Amino acid sequence: MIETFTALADPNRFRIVEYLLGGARSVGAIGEALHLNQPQVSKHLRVLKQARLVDVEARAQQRLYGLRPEPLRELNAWLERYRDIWDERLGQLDSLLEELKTQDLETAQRHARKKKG
Amino acid sequence: MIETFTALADPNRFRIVEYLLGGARSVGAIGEALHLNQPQVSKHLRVLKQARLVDVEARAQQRLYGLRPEPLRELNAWLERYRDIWDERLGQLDSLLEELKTQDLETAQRHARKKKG
DNA sequence: GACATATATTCCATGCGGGGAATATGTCCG
DNA sequence: CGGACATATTCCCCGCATGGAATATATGTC
Repeated sequence: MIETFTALADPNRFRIVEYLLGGARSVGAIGEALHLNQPQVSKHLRVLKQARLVDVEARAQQRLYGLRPEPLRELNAWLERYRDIWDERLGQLDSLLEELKTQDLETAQRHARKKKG
Repeated sequence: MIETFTALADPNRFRIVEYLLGGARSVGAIGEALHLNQPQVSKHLRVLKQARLVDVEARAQQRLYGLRPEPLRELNAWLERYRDIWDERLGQLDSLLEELKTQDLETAQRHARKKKG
């Protein structure tokens, strides 16, 4: 989790991740799109790779870097533990009814359980 | 977003945030619980406050620091844009078929609805 | 095998962030 | 008002991460 936050805390790495949201790209393409020198791109990608945020696929002499799901899933799971704090719908009967109306059973049940516990 | 990641990237600040999940606490309580010197606690709290992750409430001569929802909401919103990447349920026909095989109808139906939306 | 292209690594310099110690500010109580 | 308690700030030091420049490695082409 710390490693994920550290990797995303650098502005240029954050930009790279955002850029890769459009799909896997080569090192050169990243550097050109974000106006970064090639060595820095490689170095940032190494950090992102160690944080498992990206993986590489060799395509001839170039390497395609693409986003990986695991750290994002972990981030989501971590955030979930703070849902009581950030979810504005908490304690709102409206939302519970809305969830039931829209047949979002899993969320509704989870919230219902929380209200009980 | 960058400021949020930066604030959470430091191990001790991360520990403070985790600790505050149990409710608002005084500076002294935080330092005692996490074995941190008082000045460092204050300094970390300042960073967290600038990142809007905490706020202060004066209680006599002590200050109670508690978590704030905004940055967590923003984090959730940011993560949402990456859902295609991290949500394991997306595009997995296998799991849908598996759910049907094991007669987990409710889950299967919920997933089927999500794939539609 | 020589060469071009694409990427990775190293070396170096610099700046910023975090910890420790001391001190300042602020608040309550007698 | 003086003293105790709680917190904030400052100063100093140091390590580490980042960027730039140069160089190394790898792969494809002729």
